[in-house]
Amino acid sequence: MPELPEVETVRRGLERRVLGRTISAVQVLSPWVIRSDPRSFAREIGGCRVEGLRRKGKTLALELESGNSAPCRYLIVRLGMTGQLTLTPSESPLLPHTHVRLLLDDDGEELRYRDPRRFGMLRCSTPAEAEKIFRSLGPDALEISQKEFEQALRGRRGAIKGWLLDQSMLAGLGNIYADEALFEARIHPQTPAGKIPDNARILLHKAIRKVLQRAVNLQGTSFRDYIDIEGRPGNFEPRLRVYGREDKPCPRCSTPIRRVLVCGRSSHFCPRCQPRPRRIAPPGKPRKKRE
DNA sequence: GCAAGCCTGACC
DNA sequence: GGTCAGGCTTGC
Repeated sequence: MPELPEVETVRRGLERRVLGRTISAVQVLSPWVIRSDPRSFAREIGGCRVEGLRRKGKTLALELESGNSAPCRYLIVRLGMTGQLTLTPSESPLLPHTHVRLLLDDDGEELRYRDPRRFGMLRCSTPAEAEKIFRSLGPDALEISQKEFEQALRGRRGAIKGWLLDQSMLAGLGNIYADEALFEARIHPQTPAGKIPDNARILLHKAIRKVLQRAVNLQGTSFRDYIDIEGRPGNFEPRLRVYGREDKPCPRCSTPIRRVLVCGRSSHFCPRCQPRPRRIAPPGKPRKKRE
């Protein structure tokens, strides 16, 4: 499932292979995927050159320049759960669930958007709309500072697992890397986010960076469908320590990994390395001394 | 029937 | 505002 490392891998692939090229023709096979009228979508991005590639969290934006006086546009890409953006020879047969084709230049190659589960989307937006989308996201999980992280967690009463998945708080983590980071930091997924002790919070901030950076270096995880723009799967899956390993031994202590639902999401953790937090008395109410 | 990410809406 | 449940979709 595309989370920050997978989206970053796609971004790098596009930067290497698509930056500077021109979208010469647009074919929308499934109008719902672009959330707008296919004809105006094709008109707006057709003929544009790819001038830049931005990413924040799991959201990708292709910066497009038309070359004439028209204002620049952004093609916003959210891969959702099973979205794939691939660079494909135009004569390759269309795989099922291919929704959009963007021909590049006239050298017989195209970008194809494919998405069996249809949770993803492509959207053409103005720079202002793109800014709004980026602003609605919390800080990127690879860029947030220790201090920002602490401030963002302060006072949050919900479970840390849900907080890590909330893209308006922190952008980039999905279920896989949230579970991996919590394991790395030895924090139980149900721990109230605002009640994580200072030392554990610092560990968690470090764990997020460490897990994501390693996954980026290995081109992400291909748990089910994820592939990069050249169709290659990621290499991080063998490094997963808890995700998808229910009942298998914990890599640290051999206790069987458990899976529970937290905030409606399956959460994998080691009951021994990540003990359930004790109930802590609510702070700020010291018992009055009786005279 | 379940899982995923994300949007919407209900509830306090 | 924060928090959480429900719904979307489809391959396993």
